[in-house]
Amino acid sequence: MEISKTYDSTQIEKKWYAYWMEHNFFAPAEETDKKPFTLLIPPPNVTGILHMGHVLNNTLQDVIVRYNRMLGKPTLWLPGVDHAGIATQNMVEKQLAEQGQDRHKLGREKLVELIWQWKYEKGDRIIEQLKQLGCSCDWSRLRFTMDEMLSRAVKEVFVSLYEEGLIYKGKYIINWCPRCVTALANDEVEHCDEEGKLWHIRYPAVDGGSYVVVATTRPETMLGDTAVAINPRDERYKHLIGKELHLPLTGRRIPVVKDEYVDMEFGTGCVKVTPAHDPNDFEIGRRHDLQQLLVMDEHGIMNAAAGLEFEGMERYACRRKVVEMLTAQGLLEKIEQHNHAVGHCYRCHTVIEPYLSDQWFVAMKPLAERAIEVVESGEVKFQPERWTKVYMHWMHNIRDWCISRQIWWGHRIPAYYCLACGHMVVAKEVPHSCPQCQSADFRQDEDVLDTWFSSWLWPFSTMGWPDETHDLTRFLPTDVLITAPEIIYLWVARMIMSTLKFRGVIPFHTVLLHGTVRDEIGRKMSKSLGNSSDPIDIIESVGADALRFSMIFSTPKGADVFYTDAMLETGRNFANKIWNAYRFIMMSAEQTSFACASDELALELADRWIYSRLQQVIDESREHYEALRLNDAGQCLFQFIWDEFCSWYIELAKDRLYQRDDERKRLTVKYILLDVMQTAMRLLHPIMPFITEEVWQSVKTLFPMPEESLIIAAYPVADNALIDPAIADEMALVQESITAIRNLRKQVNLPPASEIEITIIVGDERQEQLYRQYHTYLNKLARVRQADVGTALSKPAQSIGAVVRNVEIYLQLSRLVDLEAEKERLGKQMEKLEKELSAIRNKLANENFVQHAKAEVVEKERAKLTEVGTKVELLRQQLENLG
RNA sequence: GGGCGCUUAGCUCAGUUGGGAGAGCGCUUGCUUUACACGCAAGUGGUCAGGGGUUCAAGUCCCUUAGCGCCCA
Repeated sequence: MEISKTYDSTQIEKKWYAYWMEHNFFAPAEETDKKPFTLLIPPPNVTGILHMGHVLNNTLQDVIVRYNRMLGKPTLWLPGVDHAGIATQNMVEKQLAEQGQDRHKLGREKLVELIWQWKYEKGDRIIEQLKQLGCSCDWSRLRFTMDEMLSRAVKEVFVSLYEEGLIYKGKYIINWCPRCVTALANDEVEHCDEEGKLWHIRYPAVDGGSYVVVATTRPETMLGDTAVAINPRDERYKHLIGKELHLPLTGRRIPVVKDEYVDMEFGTGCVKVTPAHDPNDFEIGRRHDLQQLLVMDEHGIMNAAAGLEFEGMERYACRRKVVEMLTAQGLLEKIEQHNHAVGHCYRCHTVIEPYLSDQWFVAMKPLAERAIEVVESGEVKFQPERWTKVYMHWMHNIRDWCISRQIWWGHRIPAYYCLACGHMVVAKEVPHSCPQCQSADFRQDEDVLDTWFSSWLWPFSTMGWPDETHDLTRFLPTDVLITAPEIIYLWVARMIMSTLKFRGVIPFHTVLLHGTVRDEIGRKMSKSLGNSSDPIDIIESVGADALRFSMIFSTPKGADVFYTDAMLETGRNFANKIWNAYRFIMMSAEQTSFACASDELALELADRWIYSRLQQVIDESREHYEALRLNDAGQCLFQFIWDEFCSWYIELAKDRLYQRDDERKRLTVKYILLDVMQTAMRLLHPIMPFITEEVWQSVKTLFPMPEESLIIAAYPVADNALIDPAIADEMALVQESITAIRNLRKQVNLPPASEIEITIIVGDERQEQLYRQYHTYLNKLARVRQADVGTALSKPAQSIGAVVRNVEIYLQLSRLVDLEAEKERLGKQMEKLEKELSAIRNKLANENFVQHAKAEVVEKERAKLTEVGTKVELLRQQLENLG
């Protein structure tokens, strides 16, 4: 068999993905009555292309899914894509603009048609990319939020909440993006601190002479002021109550009102009130029955109400002109530097405008109650736990959700207005006739629903609700949701609310929140910054396995990842290491047919040791996967495969492999190499699915196994009978001895190939026997030609020494020892050990320690005292012998 | 203004009920040893941000100071 010297992922990954698909391994097993394991994908945007955040998110999911599949559970990872209303429409509109078109010329129907066309042609690109990453979703269940199935659920929910009074329509201040020309929910606004100014403006009193000063960060909004408010407890302004002021630049008169809301400390303590352009002012306006004067249109252009001089001006141009005119009139008292948070559209980053308009809302408080309970009771758990607080804080301060969007791509609001009498009907279908005037002519509400209004139904809309489907009863509640903390409010919390409301169950029992992928200097990876590597390029160069392993390996549970291309080397090198271990094993194992049964093996120290370690690693990896500590799982498997299996076991296996005399020994070691390899591939499969399947399938040709494919093979169960502490201890002594001998060789710069003679002075006969029996180990790994072993030997002349536990090891030299160098080396070791020893002595001399500490801890300290004490004593003798 | 989090080796970070300071990368030294130079072997390297407290015992628990980051208003 020809196996290439370096691992080449490209063909192998394509081959096995196709194989898994062909055999339908991603779909949950149907026939069984076992409890299924279900995961819902956080649906990526239909416009999305794979970025590092997706890589992290989906790798974590796939690892969990594959692990659970190997436990034998019917496993469903339900995939899907969301229609991303604003983003998708923006993108298609941009294309239109390039052709000199715009959506208004085109019309609603044509635009929506165009978007669907785009969706079919280019929309599912990210799905293909997820496949390249190795994601084992059940693609036969791929959902889209605009599918008929999901749209039905959206309408059902809307109508039912409306009928219950939990959805209502009204004029309110909402966040408005003048570029997207739509409302945004609070959560869709990103706040960034910006350096702004605070303009102090004089409003003269109508009765002459005096004036008040108001401070504002948005002077252009003064054109829409309909009052000035002061705090009723503010002694400074008591005299103003009930008076009227001239609103500069407008010729209007506005009243002074008192309101508790006003912060006496901020600015001048007088607040201009613009009910149509500020949420707080809106509230003040309602309390005092003030006029709501809209001075801007939906594009952020000043309208007629702003006054002739300003009509048609863009909002910032207007701001400059207002400031200019106020200065000219001597009404601008001062300008202060003022840093404050400014809201931006999360899609296009335009500064949002608080704006009065007709919108639809969901009353959230009634839905929040049970959603709070299930988290309090632990039915739904957040990991890491600290996110529970974030969730609770939002839930306790929940505000109504603005769900209408003034765009065309999305679920159109199922509200119909009678053309004859204006009566509104909310219904799943167009009404036949108006209940008030019997007219049959209706127009549907122009607005569409927030994309999240379909995403929040994801746990059951994807399973066919409102029909009582087989999937719903079988897979809901699902198990784990894996997502980013940024969308706890936008998505996670809302899914909990909707699923409780409409299904009466929780959507999932565990929410794993993972970190953000950042670049080397801590910036979030984003397309606009251009600091994100393209995962597809990475997959094409080092393979999905390497990318997945690197991500998992360097992402502690719930923490941010600082991504650099350099970290890919860990995964790439690991894949190559596995590949070469496999290559070696296959080269030495081929031509062997495995009739050899496990009870016919001639096991020796290294064999028992690697099996003992393997069992422990099985247990550990299980614990880590169960606890969703995937980086620990990766770490523990990496360490076992590389440092123990490759560096020690394979090296120790070579001797028996190459010798010709003992067939049984040779078969034993071949058997174990194959067995440990195939088991290790099972353990690692969830993280590196492709290379493990390739190696496992190949091992299977020599080492029969019942399963058809590794993806559905059983995750190993540890055999505790094989865990042997005595073996581990003996092996550790041998390993420590080999390391010590290698160290001695290094001290005198012996060439690697030169063979040496050593003297080992042991503490007891058991040790003596161990060194004699496994002399080949020392020979193979430290080039020891001959070792004199005994309890009563004396230090050879012309030698340098080392101490391992209570064992002295001397390397004989053919030339004179450099006494000074030797003294320095041993002196350094002594210094370290004596420090350790005195620390132990102090501890044990402390009565409080001996009394209070757990018995086992004290016992451990005592054992350490003996061990370190012996070592110090032996080293001291060695030093004295040097003179 | 309110809340959450971070500060451990040169770099990036682990460290789960308090009891041996760890990994990857880097660095030094030596190696074409018939699986692997995407490698092997031997090493160097830390006042666990500063201060105080609880405890027999603190990187780990509490308080505090400083710096950084995120979320919400």
